[in-house]
Amino acid sequence: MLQRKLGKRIGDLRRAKKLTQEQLAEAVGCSVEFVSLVERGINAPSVAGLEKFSEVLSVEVKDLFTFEHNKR
Amino acid sequence: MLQRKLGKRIGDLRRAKKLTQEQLAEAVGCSVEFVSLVERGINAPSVAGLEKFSEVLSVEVKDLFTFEHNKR
DNA sequence: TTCACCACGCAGCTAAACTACGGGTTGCAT
DNA sequence: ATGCAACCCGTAGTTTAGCTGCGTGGTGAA
Repeated sequence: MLQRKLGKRIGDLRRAKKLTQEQLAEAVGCSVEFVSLVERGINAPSVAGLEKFSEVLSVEVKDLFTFEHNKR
Repeated sequence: MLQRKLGKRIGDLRRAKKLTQEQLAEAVGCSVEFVSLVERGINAPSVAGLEKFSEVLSVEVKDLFTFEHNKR
């Protein structure tokens, strides 16, 4: 549930930055497959990973857990 | 670095709630030793764990990553 | 002193973070 | 219509680190 939202959030931030999953993966230092798993909410990055993602996406870690309420 | 801040934050929230490490551990469903490791910044909880900690401490997950700037 | 609370090292288990390969779908160009 | 880029998704595998248990020892308060 939380993972799902987190993944969606990361995907949104990535698209906002006009990055492809492959580019994000390279910048973060992980595999493309893992980025896919994370964005789909199947896996969640470790705390160390969250830090890297936040850096690449130019946001604070807490912003990765900040969701807009009930869009749509 | 991030782990350290996270641990300090969790410790602060726990003390603010007048809880002992043992009580927090039981409420969260983990060992006392792990709570100690987390608060000292040696380990970080998984995302699922972060969720449990936040529930017990009555804050949002993002608040676990919200730090006050340069106290002291 | 005693007792509650916590730091800390060490050793171990296991879940999940993370990778690699391969096929399949969508969409958008040309 | 096809060619390609970007992504989904399953399967299977490796390795990290999340998490536990035990034991010791230190500190401060009653």
